[in-house]
Amino acid sequence: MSSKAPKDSPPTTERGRQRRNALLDAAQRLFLEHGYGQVSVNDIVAQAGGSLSTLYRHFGNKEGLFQAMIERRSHHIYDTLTADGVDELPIENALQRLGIDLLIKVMDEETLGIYREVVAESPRQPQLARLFFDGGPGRVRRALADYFDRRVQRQLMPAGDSIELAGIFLGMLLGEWHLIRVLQLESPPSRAAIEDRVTRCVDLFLHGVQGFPSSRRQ
Amino acid sequence: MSSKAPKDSPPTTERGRQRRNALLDAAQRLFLEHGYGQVSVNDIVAQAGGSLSTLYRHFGNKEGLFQAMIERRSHHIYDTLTADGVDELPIENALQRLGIDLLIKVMDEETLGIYREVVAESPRQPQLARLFFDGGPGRVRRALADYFDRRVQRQLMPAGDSIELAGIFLGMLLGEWHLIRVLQLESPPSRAAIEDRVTRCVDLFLHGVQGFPSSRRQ
DNA sequence: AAGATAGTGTAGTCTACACTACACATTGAG
DNA sequence: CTCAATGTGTAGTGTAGACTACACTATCTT
Repeated sequence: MSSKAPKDSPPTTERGRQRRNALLDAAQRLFLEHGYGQVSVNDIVAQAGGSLSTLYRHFGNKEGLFQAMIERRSHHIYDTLTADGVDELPIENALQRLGIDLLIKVMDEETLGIYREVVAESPRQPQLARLFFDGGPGRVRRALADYFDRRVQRQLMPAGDSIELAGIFLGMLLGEWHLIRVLQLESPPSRAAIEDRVTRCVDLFLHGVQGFPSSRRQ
Repeated sequence: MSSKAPKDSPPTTERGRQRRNALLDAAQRLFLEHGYGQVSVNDIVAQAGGSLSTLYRHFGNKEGLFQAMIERRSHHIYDTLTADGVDELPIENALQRLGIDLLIKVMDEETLGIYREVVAESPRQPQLARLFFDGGPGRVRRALADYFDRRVQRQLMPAGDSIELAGIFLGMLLGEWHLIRVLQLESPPSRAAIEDRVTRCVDLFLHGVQGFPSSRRQ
């Protein structure tokens, strides 16, 4: 009958992919800066160039565009964090490296924006939650748990629920900081402050609070 | 001139306080269930009974009502958590008790709803962020840090940045769990699961990962 | 060169909703 | 008893914005 592709259509032509990406780029900029509810589809088209009809052909509706944007970004952001080649390092250094990389990413204004929007919209768009979690935080946790598992197998570490252990370590790293940055209560931490905190967390994770933190050794 | 009380007016009469509370109750139920943007002031008046004019007399506008509601709830929720009388317990038990109380509160659907709404709206309403943080999470962190300080003074614990330490411990407790519940990816944990996790966290916090977790002792 | 596929541009429809206006009722203090 | 404050109810007003319709153009394949 007619040429309808009501859902998310895979772009066939080169020009198609360009338009699609332009729309995603504009959506990303505007949604993350002003929030999903505050941005109209017309705003996005105005920013991206092109036409409203194209937007609807590609994404079906406003939610479809939003989800496509979130999925693209969650993957991209956490792609740099799969952290391989750390098996040769002592665990302190491995955790340190992963921690610093993670905190830098997570404290980044773009990442925070995605987090805010996902939290805000997930009650209405449950697929969004999965998209984000599996593409982002869940993958980091999985990667860290795998690292722990390998160490257990090499008998460098006691066995345990490695996925939970990974979650706890990641929780330590973010702790209060994440909330404070999400709510924009303080300005972003410096690189030095991040390194400092990660050191303290790694030490605490490995030795606990009763064995004096290494930052306190004189 | 006219009888204008454009901002948040202190209720003078008894009847006034009743109406005001009825509005706050309705706002709470609806905002937390459907989200700030999805609920109209007319919905709230319909739920609360009374009249639209009354709402505007009390709160000035929709945002004012929202903020009053959030402030009231943040305080109420975390009021049960100031956790005193723990100084006499061994630290394991003190942390255990506080951890369980906290996790139960934080995993509660109402608390999660407040968190979602604050995160969603704080970019547009920055006062909201402070209101929530200082009335809620910030107070818990402060209380725990004070507890650490007292222990340091009694030489039961090495000195350090107690506020950061408190933040890290709280981060361990919440870890992955909070995000998972915020995004509604899993159903609420049982009381037993909570106790289990808190035990593991306390142990890890005190002894680190290299001393086998207590849950692994046979 | 023809027809399919994708893109453009404009104009319009329909609905939702924050906020206001206004006329009237209730209450309680002095 | 009165007057000032407070609450009620209804009926707007104005605007914003998601989505559609439609007529037309550009590009690509065969």
